[in-house]
Amino acid sequence: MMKKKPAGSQDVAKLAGVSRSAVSRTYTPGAYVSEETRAKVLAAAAMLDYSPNAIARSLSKSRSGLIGIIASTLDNPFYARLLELLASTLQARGYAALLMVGDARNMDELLAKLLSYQVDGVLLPASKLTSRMAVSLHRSGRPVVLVNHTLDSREVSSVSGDNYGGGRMVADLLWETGHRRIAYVSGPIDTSSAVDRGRGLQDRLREYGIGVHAQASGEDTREQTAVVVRQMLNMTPPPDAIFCANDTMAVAALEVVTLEYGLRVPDDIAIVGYDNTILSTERLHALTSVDQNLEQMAQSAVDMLIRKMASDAPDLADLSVPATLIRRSTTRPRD
Amino acid sequence: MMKKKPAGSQDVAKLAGVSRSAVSRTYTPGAYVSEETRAKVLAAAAMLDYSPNAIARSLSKSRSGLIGIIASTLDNPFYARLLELLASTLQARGYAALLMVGDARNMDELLAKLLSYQVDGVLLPASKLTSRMAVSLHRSGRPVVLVNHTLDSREVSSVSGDNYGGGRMVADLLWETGHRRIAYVSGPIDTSSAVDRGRGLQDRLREYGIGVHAQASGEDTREQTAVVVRQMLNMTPPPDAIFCANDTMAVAALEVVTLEYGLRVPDDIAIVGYDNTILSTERLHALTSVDQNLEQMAQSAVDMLIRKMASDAPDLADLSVPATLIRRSTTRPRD
DNA sequence: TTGTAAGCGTTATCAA
DNA sequence: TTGATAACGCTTACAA
Repeated sequence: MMKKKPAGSQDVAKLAGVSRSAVSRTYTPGAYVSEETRAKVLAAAAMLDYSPNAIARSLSKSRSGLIGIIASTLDNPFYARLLELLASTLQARGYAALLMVGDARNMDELLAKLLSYQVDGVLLPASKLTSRMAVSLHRSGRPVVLVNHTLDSREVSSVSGDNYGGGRMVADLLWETGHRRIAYVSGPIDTSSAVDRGRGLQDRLREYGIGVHAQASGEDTREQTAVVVRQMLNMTPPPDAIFCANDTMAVAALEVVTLEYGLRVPDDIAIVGYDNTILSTERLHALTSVDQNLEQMAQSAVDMLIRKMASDAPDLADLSVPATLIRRSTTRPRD
Repeated sequence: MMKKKPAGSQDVAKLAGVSRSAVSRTYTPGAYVSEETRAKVLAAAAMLDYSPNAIARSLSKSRSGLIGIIASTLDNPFYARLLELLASTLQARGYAALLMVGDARNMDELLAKLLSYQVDGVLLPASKLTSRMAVSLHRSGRPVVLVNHTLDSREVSSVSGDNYGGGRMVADLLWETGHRRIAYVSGPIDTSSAVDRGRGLQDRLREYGIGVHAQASGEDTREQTAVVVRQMLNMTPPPDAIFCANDTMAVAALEVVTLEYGLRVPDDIAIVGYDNTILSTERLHALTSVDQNLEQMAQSAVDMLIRKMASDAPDLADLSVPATLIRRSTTRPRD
């Protein structure tokens, strides 16, 4: 309704009978202002409904307080929750999140847009194809942290779950509950997380003296996963356990195994997912899964980014957050 | 690595041998620049890796190109997808999304932060407790559009699914497939969407000559839903169909009905959800649900907001997007 | 079509 | 502790 242009520090200064600098100082955490003038300023500000203009402040301080986040699909509940946690952690630290969602096609465009808003740093919780971008960002000197994703080149810092360790835990569980023909469905082969989980599984199984019974990759859609799982089940002998690199695929596998092949889970075959999302916690699925400790992952990522922004010493690091195996009904009990 | 301070329009102007205004104009869509100078500017810009500073531009034009979005929990896949679509639609229209996630507690704080960044408008896809905020925003003259949510007071514009119509469609389906004891589990009672769906159901059933067999509300958590559903199943007679106001609750209901009570779905009892999320499309659930046409909802919301920002005539409107019933295995076939 | 100069709302520097 | 003044990087009358 009342479309009056909002008051500026000038107006507040006038009303309070002080200078603009005084106003600015009252809103700057550790600045020299007498209690007296501060009070006057605050009173005047309240009267005029004044609040500092963050855009102008950004321009002046050449720090925007904005952190760019480029997310890809939020269809996977894991990424949705990750985004939520990243954003709220940023807020808690006094930053705001500039969100862009994108597929591989428009990445450059999105990135340019982010940079034009002078983001102080960038968080990349994307699953794939952010590599090129991450590198160019990092080279431009802008602080970047990859989340749930690492670069082979180790050129950019990252925070991920302990995917390798997670893979090993799954191997342990399946071995100990009597499985010997263990298959791995990995989703896109070009994501570091899927690769690491597979390596963990394989290495640990090898220590037990067996290999991975079968391995397949592809898109992590339900359809594609179904195709791959069918192929596995048609092998002779078929696997007696399938480890999927995320819950979405695990549910798809569960569907094929039970609905199409009439197998009993976990008696005939065990299914293990990853991420411990709402998909696995549902009682109808009761999917054994690996929890990535998302809260910690998000916090570490944000804190790492903030540290990077503070110091101009760009020390690289790949932080790994411990994972936890959550046993449910799609695997046999341990004893 | 190379941490040189980025070039400004000044630098480009100098290199190109023109004035800063010329540079500015080359980057302003409909401005008077000769092809000749434009070319010179572009060349110089490329050389210096220049791109306009959106923060400075915002300050100068007093339009930031930023749209605030306050989302609550993204645990519900519906809201995650909605956020994704809102953000990408905004991008497509040349805007960027400033995201804040929040619970009811810190709303005022979040809002203040958003406003301090001079957002041109605000999108509120939150499920609850945004009413107060929406009103105060709207009164401050800032364009606001509620998404998937309406205000009783009709003081603020909104875009929602046709919840009333969706409720009626469910009533039709259940009636036609022989159900006569139809219960409604609504989730939080204070959300307009849940209320409207319930009204639709009730009104249509009344036209058929029956009432709603039972009705319950509460938090839309899995646990709370289970409690409510158990109470309903213990009634005499129990309902022969349960309509839940979203898929999350419907899955919880399905769990109780099948796992705890051993009922067959849909023979003994039918279950209907809402939102047609990944939860309902899973083949193990195959949940009958109502699709809200999210793409259209997001687009309409963004377009409505943009229209509001353009004209200063703040005409109120509550837009409703048609819903589609998706029949799956938790309801009986229609013939 | 181009350049000059005055903002946009802050913060930072420097005297007082 | 305070106030004047110059940035910050861009847009936009206005004049040329």
